[in-house]
Amino acid sequence: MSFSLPPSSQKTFNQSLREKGLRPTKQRACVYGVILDKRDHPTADDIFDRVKKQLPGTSFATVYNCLETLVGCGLVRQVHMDRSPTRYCPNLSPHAHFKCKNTGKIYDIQIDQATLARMEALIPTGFTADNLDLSFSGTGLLSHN
Amino acid sequence: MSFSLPPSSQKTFNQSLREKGLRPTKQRACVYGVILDKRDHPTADDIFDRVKKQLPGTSFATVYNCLETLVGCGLVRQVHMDRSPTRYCPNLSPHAHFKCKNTGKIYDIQIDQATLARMEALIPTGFTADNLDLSFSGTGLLSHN
DNA sequence: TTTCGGAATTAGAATAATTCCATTTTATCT
DNA sequence: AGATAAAATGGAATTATTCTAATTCCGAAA
Repeated sequence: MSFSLPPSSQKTFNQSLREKGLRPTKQRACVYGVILDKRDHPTADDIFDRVKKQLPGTSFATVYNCLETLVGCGLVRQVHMDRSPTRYCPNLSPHAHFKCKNTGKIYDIQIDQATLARMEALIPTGFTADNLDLSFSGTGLLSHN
Repeated sequence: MSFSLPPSSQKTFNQSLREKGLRPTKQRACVYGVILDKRDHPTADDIFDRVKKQLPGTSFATVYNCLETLVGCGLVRQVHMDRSPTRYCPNLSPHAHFKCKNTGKIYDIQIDQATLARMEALIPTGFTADNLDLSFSGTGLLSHN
């Protein structure tokens, strides 16, 4: 196998999977690796292309399986912008997404604790949210394109 | 034609379309009508079913065309929850959506001005957002199901 | 009115992302 | 090593949505 995860990620990766009784396979590591490597919110398609370079013979179904697994473990988050293909990002601090209509690029926007708290406070009593998604669409500066 | 829009909506409807140089056709009125009538965030499929009752012979393509037109006029908003079919709601005040994982039901949650302002303030300078989407998923109270 | 031209509608085919399925491969546990 | 369960594979199936080409409708000009 011609790829490897950085040691620190390797550890989180192994742990998160093992906690759920799942196996840290090379395909899963590779999929996780390419998502960590280039944080450009790739689609399943993009990920498939990148994975194939390191692990030729990997099937599309496997990429989808791995992504589902990684999402289930909380290692990776799905990003949904309107109806366009699902994108993936390594799960960091709470952040929103901004999609530039001109370039299609997606930017991460950090959410500060106070704003996050206010948003969560919108949820009526009796409802329990285990997920929050905030996204913007519009145009970035030319310099950002 | 066996349907009609309430007079006040009729007016907004005609105006919004005319402003964009579009025609207030009976199919468009009907699609808008069913969305106004039952504010349960219907899918294109649901809307198609309801429209057919009033205007049999309406095609699926027309429903999609009308929806696109209505969205373009700002009369109706699309709601995207993960990858499930697009849902539609008549465009009111700024609000978030909460999707109950058990029932699949979608609830509107009002967003107060202060929180809205904070969210908008997250957008970095140089970026212009013309759209904001906030959505939660989780579980509602049993009494809400 | 009648006619003309663009807009809207229609039915069905096409597309594209994702999921499913049956089979094979792989890893783990005795 | 052999048994057993999990994961990966390739291809078919599904599904929401978009496209296309043909027809119909409507409103303005003659």
